[in-house]
Amino acid sequence: MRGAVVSISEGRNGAAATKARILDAAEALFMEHGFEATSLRAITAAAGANLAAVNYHFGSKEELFEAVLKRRLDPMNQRRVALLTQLEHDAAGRPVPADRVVSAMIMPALELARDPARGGANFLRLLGRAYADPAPFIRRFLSVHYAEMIARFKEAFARALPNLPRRELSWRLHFIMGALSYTLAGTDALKLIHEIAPSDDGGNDELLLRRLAPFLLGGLTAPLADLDEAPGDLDGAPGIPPGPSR
Amino acid sequence: MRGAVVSISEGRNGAAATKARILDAAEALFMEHGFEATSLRAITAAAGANLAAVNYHFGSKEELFEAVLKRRLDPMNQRRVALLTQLEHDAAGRPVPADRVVSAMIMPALELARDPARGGANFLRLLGRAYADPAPFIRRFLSVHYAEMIARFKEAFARALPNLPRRELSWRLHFIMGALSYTLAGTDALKLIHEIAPSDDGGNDELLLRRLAPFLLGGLTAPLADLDEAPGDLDGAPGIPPGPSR
DNA sequence: GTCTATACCACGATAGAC
DNA sequence: GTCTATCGTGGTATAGAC
Repeated sequence: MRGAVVSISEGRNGAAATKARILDAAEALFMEHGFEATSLRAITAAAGANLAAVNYHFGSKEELFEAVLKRRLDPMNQRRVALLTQLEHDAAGRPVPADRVVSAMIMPALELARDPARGGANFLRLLGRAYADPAPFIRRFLSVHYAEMIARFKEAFARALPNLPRRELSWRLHFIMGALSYTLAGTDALKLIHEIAPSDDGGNDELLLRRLAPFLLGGLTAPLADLDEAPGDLDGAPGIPPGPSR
Repeated sequence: MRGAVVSISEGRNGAAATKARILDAAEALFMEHGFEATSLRAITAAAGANLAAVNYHFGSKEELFEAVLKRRLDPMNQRRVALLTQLEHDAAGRPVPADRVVSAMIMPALELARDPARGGANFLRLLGRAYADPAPFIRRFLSVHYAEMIARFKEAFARALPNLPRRELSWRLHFIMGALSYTLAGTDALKLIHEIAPSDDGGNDELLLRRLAPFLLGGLTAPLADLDEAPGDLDGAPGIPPGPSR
């Protein structure tokens, strides 16, 4: 955050330094314990700042959390959109294949996961958890900061998959973001359910995202469900018959 | 809990009634606000009980939360396993098709979503959120209460998809549970990102799960990723090829 | 402008009276 | 089995020092 030249608005001691230290300490502690379980007293102690400094610089614990998310999330989503724009430019007016679009969504997350200086995989876990958090302020924040990226990718997918009804596409994008978020948020304890040993690929987020890409693509391009089938008769009816509807 | 006959251990006033009222009130409030954001004072006030009653009957707020989850989750997972057992019996030794296995996972959730008396869709949302919660006690609880069901379904999927390497299957089951949990946990605010109007299918959890089924099946049966090593070598391959990660 | 000390109320938990 | 009182900790607000 601080370059070689100290901002004019900063005091002799580097006023913004306190704000930056709080941000870094908050990020580390939020990643480790989550939002609710992290106290402002722990954050300010780790940052070597006074308790009231959080309220002065950020306004509240909630706004501090938003600042922590915003610092990494906005650049990542901008990178996603930039990658997609590049793909569309290379395609010269023709639709970008769906697998390339999926890659453009995943790659920036992959890059972030590999960069410890920007929080690395731990930040993605924090982000994934936030995506399922019921707190209204978090939901509002994510709506705003994801909306543009999602809208952009929905257009790209719509062109790549012209036979997929628009509403179905909306749902499947919803499922994709869910699988992506939960995978990133996944904890070792949950992986234990699936008997994935940490000594295997558990700690390798790159392999994780590489495995996730074909899964998401397969789901996105799956045959449509027959929504007119009567539910509940599992014993007699075919489970999920393929074939187009609507 | 209470049948026509009052338990001997209950007092004249129905001692267990207080416990049951707390459980119901806690479920409703946890569903609405989540675990951390719900106070014991709010729960006991809604249940017409004293604050200390929670600690007496359940031991702690955490154990109360586990009791709320356990009451609905265990029967649902038992129903899943029972459905799968029935399918395997009908198949008479032959592998159950993957789409049927997916149905057996989803149907009990569907039934629960349609039953307001058991919490309905709101309980599934609570469950979905818990699946991504970083709190250690929640992770431990879910590991225990999901393990048997997951192991059982992993076996079924392994037989239905013999060409899918075991480790890949583990990962894809992980993705499936993520997409399922997140979808169930999805809030109206997050759906707004995807421009899914409540007047459409937003409020219809049945249609939601029926749309989810083909998505999960498509992901599960998707072609393998190119991980720069032969898929057959994945079992016991020592090296982790690309990227600096951990 | 930046930072500190301090007070305030709500929270989860628990000991002890009834 | 239930209740009151109380403890330590949480987020927040503010007056005032530098």
